[in-house]
Amino acid sequence: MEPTQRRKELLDAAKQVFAEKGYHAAGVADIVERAEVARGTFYLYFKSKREVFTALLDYTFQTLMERLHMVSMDQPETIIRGLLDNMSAIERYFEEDSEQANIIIREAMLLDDDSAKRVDEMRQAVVEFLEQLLTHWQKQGILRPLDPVLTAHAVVGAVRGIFEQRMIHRRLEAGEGEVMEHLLSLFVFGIIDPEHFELAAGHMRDIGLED
Amino acid sequence: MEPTQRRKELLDAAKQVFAEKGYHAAGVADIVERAEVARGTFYLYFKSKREVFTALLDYTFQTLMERLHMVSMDQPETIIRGLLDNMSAIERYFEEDSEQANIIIREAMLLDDDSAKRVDEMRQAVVEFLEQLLTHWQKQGILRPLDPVLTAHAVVGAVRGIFEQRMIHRRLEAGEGEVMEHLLSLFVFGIIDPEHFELAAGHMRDIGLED
DNA sequence: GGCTAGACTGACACGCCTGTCAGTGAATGA
DNA sequence: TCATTCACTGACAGGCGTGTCAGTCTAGCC
Repeated sequence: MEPTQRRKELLDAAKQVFAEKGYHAAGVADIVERAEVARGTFYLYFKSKREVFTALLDYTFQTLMERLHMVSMDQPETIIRGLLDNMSAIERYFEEDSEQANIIIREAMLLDDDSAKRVDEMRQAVVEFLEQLLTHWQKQGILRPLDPVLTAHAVVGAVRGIFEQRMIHRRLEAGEGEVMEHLLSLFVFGIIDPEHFELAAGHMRDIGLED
Repeated sequence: MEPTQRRKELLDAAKQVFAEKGYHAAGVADIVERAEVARGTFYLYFKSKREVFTALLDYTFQTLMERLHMVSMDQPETIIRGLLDNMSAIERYFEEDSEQANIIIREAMLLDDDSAKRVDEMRQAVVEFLEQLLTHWQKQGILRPLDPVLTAHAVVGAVRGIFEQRMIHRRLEAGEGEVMEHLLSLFVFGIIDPEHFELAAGHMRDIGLED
């Protein structure tokens, strides 16, 4: 078989095995068994089990980034549209790849400092983008007073949490896109009915919060 | 040395070692070295490396639960106070224990189905409590129309994300309690200044969201 | 002083898993 | 038909970490 194809087969096999058993429980034996090649063949294409995992992580991030498109910050209407599009793109990506990509990212966070750092960089990139967006809106005076960094982290945490529930536990299985739209309006408008803002604000003041 | 004390010492050593190196990289050799006992002593107190980890997970959850107190749902004023108190309690717990408890929970999520299930149960308990709270408020008509389950997951995800950033990356180091208060008002009121609600709602409508 | 119980020790056996390498087989070309 | 190349094979060595167990040490009691 031609090398490129074999390498791809090994990567595919490794992705499935890592997703099923986790990095540590998975052995090269499992990967070659799934790919239906001999042990030695694996080492023709990858230096080590660790290397095939790194290659997988690279590939996951690369594919994920390709799905995202930049959002222009100039017109508010297009920003919201753009955010939703991106969230849906991520959602579709994870959906297609079953929970595999998700599990590989989770494994990477604990594997070693190097992998953890790469996952964190990815998260940071998203956080920083949101942060810029919030700061931009803040300058235009359309936001309540809030800390852009903290808020950005909160949004990313919420989105990630919901992805995890959907991918791993098969919970929150609402219709396509619906979940992300709901989440977006949750952050934009909060949970309180505007009619009762004064009441809620009163309760908050009672316990020493000015909002 | 008396057995109870020795067991505690081994647990302490194990917690530190697991937190530093992760479950897989840590060996019984590391634990006994830190506890300054011989290899055999470890096996007098624990059947296996796995067992000491489980004991640690038990202990972490137990201590965490002890810190939480039930929040009465009857008076809105006390609910918000109660939520904040609980968030601060969790925060203080993680702060005291450095990032150790956090890392042990993260490891457990990937170790095997059993441990993962226990971590998930813990999370679910919190989600369900929030869900009840939101449903309760919804019946009183003080909430915008929203899905209590999804919202509960979003809140838990955001809180967890922010804890992670603080514990592991030492980011978001605001003053004691401030962070959680900020987060609470983020969910309660959203990010938009009420004056601009109509404008934002218009943008949302433009892309097909009724809110 | 002799004896016992119980905590503790650490060398060692065992299994598992990784990475290697000498060798096979099948194309391709001379 | 022979030679060469190249993907592939799988038995094997070496390492590493776990769990064991025969033996040591010490405190306390008769």
